[in-house]
Amino acid sequence: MSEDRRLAVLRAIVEDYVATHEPVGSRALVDRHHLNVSSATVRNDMAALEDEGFIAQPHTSAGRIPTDKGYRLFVDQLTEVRALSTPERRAIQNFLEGAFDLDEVVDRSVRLLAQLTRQVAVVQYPSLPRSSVRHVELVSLLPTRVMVVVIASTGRIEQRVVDLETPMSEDVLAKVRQRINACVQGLRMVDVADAIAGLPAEFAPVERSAVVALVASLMETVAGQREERVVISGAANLTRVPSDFPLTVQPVLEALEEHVVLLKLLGEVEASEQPTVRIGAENDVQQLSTASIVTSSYGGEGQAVGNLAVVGPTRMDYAANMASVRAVARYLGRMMDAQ
Amino acid sequence: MSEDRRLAVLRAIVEDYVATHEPVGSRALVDRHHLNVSSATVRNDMAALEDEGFIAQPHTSAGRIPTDKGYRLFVDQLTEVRALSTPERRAIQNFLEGAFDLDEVVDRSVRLLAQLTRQVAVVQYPSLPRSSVRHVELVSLLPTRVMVVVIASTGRIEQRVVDLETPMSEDVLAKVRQRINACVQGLRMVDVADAIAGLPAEFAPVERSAVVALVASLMETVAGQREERVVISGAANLTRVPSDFPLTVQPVLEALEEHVVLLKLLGEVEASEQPTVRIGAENDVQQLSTASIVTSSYGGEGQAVGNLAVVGPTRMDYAANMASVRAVARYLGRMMDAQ
DNA sequence: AGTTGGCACTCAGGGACGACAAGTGCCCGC
DNA sequence: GCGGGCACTTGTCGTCCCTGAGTGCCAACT
Repeated sequence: MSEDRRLAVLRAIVEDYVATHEPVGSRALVDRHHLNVSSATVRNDMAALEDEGFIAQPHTSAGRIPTDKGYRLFVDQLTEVRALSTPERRAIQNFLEGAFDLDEVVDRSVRLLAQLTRQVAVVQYPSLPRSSVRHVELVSLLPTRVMVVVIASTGRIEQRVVDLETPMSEDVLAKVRQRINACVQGLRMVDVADAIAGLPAEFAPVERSAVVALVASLMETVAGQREERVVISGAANLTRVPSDFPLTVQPVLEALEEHVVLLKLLGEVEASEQPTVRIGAENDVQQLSTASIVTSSYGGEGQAVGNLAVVGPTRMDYAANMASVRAVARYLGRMMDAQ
Repeated sequence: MSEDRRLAVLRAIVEDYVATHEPVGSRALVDRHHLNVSSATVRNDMAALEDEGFIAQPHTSAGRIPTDKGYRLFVDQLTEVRALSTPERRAIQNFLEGAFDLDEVVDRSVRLLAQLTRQVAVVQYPSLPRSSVRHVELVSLLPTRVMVVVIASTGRIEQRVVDLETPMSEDVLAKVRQRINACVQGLRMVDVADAIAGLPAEFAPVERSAVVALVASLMETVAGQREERVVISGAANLTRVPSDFPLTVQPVLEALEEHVVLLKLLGEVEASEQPTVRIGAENDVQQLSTASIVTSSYGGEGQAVGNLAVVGPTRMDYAANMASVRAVARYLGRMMDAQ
């Protein structure tokens, strides 16, 4: 009994099941794939694969479907990610290039990914702590109220309103603005706090408390604990899956609406060129135990600034989805550089 | 045959059907509501209501369900929108008050609305053309590339990158910035274009083309044709509806993902204190012909700056949803003022 | 040893059928 | 105009049976 053929059988089962969404039997297998053996032989292989836990039968006398473990083996066998066709690549490029600002880039990316994969797509905004400062602006709203605006190198903008104990004149504000920018422009966000810690000391005591408030607010902003943002698209694709999955669509949708959960999912990926796949229960988010997730990070110049993902039923087309995820991640990284 | 009682019967049918999601029969009606008549009498009323098109039977010998026309009459009878309970109001206030910036206010509002109504909620960002300018910032990225940032009175921030034909020094940029702000601060967005049209003339001919580009970009930004943004929440609620609705959930989800469609829906409301209801086919978006929409506008000081809505099956609790929509719209308007 | 044809067995899915119950429409007396 | 009564309609539910796909296993073949 050849080990190679067993793997071929598993692969065939996964492919057929993904295509038809129906349990696949030994007969159908030999018909559709030209394994040069009889159905009886395939049945023996299948029995072995079932013993090892790679496939299962929904009921006796039905065909086999892959288990999570089976998908895992299948995915691990996919050594190289298939490249997208040139028309596909061109479509991606055209689609993303018309974008004006970051919001639009992210929005288009997530829609594109959902469309390419016909699954639910998730894209995280460039993480603030992982990017650098382009400009800091202080806008006076009232004498005692200032809006702190941070523009990141990725094009992302964060704002925050600070109430001051003592009013601050436009002149002083301009000076603070000038000093802050001199200190932090081009710095990575994580280094900002150190760079501006000494600033208040430069100012006269009467102004100091206000400057401290501004500096503190800026530090909070760049720390950006709660500033991670994600967008999702393609939820409608969840409803297109046939038959039984509808029952499981609700927990998935619920999980997707919890941005905390999403960020956790995305955050678990270590930065990597290659897309990562998590299958069914491999996900430690319980609500997603019937779903698989293909994630990748993106970023300019090898530096990851964010992650993106595709979420779908475990019976998804892993090869195609991995290719799409990788392609969109690359283009998105390129856009970050370009900005 | 009393007209009043017929209306009472219709109301009872709507209420029961919304509560149970099952066709309601004459017997059940007299049991659950104390109409002081017999089931036979109710049957006569029902026959009349059916003749007039307010209710229908899914099949002979089943109970009645309201038609779109029936819901319409029912909603029109709801003279006053029920007020929310004080604990509910307090919950809303607490929930919205912790928000730091506009993104967070909008995000929390839409989640809150979805949670209150257990439907899909949609909130439009404050419309740019309908708000006024707080501050314009010009950030030099390269000598020939400037980022134009507009901060609106609602807290909304729009940005846009402009490439200049001729490089511009920091000094000139500062002067342009100063002049622009002097002209437009506090102005309504729609009036901005006129106010800055004459600006380039103030500058030396060598600088003029660059100033023109900046001014043009600013005009485009405030015109904000494509800058309307919406967020949605509670898509998972669509999957919770029982039985047959799942079949119609896909088109609804798809429509909701098309922000163009959503904006059209939201845009059709004329600004009004009272929530507006559109039922089933009253919607001219075909995909939403099985859905009802409760919309309202919001804004500070009586000036509408945006809209929000709840989308759900026609068999929704109109009274409760109208109350929630109105409440959230009010709080949101208040937040706009406060910012 | 590995492969193959053959065969008995299992079981989900799909009609057919009948009992049931909810609900209606209608007539007639009040 | 209201209400009791009754015949009629029809969807739902459970039962039964049949069919077909698919399996596991065994004996024979290479």
